[in-house]
Amino acid sequence: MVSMKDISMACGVSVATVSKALNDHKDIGEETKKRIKQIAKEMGYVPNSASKALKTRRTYNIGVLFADEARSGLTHDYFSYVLDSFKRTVEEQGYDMTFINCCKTRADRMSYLEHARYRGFDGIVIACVDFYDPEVLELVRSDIPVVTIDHLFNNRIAIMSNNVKGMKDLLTFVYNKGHRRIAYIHGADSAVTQSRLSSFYRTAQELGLDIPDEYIKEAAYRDTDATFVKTMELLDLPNPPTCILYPDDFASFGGINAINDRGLDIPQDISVAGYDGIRIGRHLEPQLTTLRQNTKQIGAQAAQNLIQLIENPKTTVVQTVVIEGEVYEGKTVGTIEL
Amino acid sequence: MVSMKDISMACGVSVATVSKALNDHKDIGEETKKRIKQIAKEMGYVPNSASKALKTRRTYNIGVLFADEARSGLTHDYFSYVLDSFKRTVEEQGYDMTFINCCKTRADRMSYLEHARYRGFDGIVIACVDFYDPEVLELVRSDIPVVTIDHLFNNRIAIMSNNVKGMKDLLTFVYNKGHRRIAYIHGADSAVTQSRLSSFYRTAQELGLDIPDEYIKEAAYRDTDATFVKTMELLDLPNPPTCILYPDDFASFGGINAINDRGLDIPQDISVAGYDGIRIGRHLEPQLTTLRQNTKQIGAQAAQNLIQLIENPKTTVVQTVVIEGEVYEGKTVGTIEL
DNA sequence: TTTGTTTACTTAATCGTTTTCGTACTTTTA
DNA sequence: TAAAAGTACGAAAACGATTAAGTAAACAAA
Repeated sequence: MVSMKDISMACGVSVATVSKALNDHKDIGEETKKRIKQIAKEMGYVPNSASKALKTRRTYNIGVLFADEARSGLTHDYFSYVLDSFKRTVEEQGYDMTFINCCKTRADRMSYLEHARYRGFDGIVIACVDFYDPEVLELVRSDIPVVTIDHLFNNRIAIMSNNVKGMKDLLTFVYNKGHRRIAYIHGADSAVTQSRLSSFYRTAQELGLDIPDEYIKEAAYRDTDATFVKTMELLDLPNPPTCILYPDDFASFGGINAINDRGLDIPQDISVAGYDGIRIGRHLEPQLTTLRQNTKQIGAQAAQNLIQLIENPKTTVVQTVVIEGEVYEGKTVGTIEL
Repeated sequence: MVSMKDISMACGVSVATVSKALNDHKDIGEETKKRIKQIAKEMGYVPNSASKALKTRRTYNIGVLFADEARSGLTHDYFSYVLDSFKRTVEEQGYDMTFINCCKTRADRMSYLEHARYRGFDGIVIACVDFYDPEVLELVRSDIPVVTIDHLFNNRIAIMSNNVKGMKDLLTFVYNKGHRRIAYIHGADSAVTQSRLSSFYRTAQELGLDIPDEYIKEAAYRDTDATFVKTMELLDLPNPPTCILYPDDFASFGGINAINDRGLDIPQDISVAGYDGIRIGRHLEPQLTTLRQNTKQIGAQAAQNLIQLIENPKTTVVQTVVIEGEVYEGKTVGTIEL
């Protein structure tokens, strides 16, 4: 590999001059700069990030921690969109993205924080993980700039989708379609679930809805088997709901299957709505009614805020950025004449 | 950050001794080693990858080039599974994964190869890209260890799913169900498409099937609108097919919608099959019949072969590894009484 | 006893950059 | 015309590790 030393020899100047010329320092003559850049290009010079990082303590590399309990990681149909958007944004700003090794089986493995220090990440984004993992906590409490997605830590920047407003909008939408007997199969216990569930109850109250306890069920996120079972239970109720809300789009398909198995028609006989707005939902029939998350903005915002924090640690205000989703009307929620 | 120098001072030995002790060289006394490791741990020492890379010319970092024309990148429902499996495997072996910046809009951007040199990747995996991009070619032809997925370059390791056998198995499966009028909407022109298409024709011939030209259509991968239109055309034929094969699972849903819109029932009136075996296909009703790719093995194999090549460049044999998929029977291909 | 062999370290160079400080020369200012 | 300022570059140290070569002490062999 051609290094600055090679260029310096070819140009008959010192290495220091080459470095300064390539970095456009003002104390190098215009002529010299031009010549050095020219020769560097001709020789196919590429800087060495390791060496640069060693001196400057900046890697222009961002660590990504992305691995939920279910180990879905990259295949998660909601978070993969967020990550994709994050990637585009950091790359536009000249940063790279490296995954924090989350393989926990190696004997000589490093903790998340150790790994981050080892690689010298300028900043870290955390999403889709077990936020109660001690290693995650250690990472968040370190002095490395961190942004979390969909989880709020004390005194750290977080990008959150607005689950309160999302659920409110979704429930209100369903209500406005004339539904009054509305069931909600919520996800497993988590901050996200709690936001949505309490928003569900509050909105129901505001709308004057009566939600019997048997209308509220739990099923793990993305678990179609669980939603299938719970949906059956709801359908078996003496006074079944006219609409069922699901933890997420993917899980809703389990419920839809249960409904179809009973010979019921969506949305004629019963309505359903998901949450997230994953791509496939718009390409099936009937199109899934859902609360569509703005994954593009969530990812981009996380990237922007993280880079801001990295580059201006003093002046960046630690805040929670809330991203609004919107109801995607679809065709799975029908109108009920009152 | 605590460095080897700090440890050497705390232990009263030289930096060299610390380095050798931590790396378990044989010329350091057992007692000393133990003491140094102990102190290093107590002081919270973490090695510095940049410095290490500078000396050893090994980064233990693998570059990932992953960005197709459609810019689906991480959200691709087939490749994201492959990538996930790749990630697990390299992480188990102590390697990290960094994306090669594929943002082409920055003025001062590097080419893929320059970026790879800049970061000093030990090896590179390429998938899901435009393989005719000159920058991709430049990268493949460089001296950096490379493994490609689903594309074969001259004298480079490739992991390929067996499209010939896959299509043969799928078509044979459909044939054995009694179908004789089988249409195939294939993907846009690519090596993958050509393998499948020629395998389709050859298998049809072997089975003694007559495939009229109007049964063969083209639609871009993952394009549900295109498959919707092409399916309508097929249904409008005077002698329509009894079964339609699609470019991929995702695209097949466009066709399924067209069929449903015509009031036809799957698989009573007409059968369909996809390709890939994406997760959602197994969670919808009727379950999609498809050729299920072994994404886990493709990713793992790519990782294994790449690491093999990195660590034993001389003795590693350059080969094409072919991974078999299997027919997932599903419920969208019905039986036809002959 | 002398020589040779181990053992257990240390010295010092090096990887490719950046950056502070210095220096020689030129230009401006009083 | 002498001092001050500015310009363009170089020398050298440093970042945090690795490693070849050297050395001193302990031990074994002749």
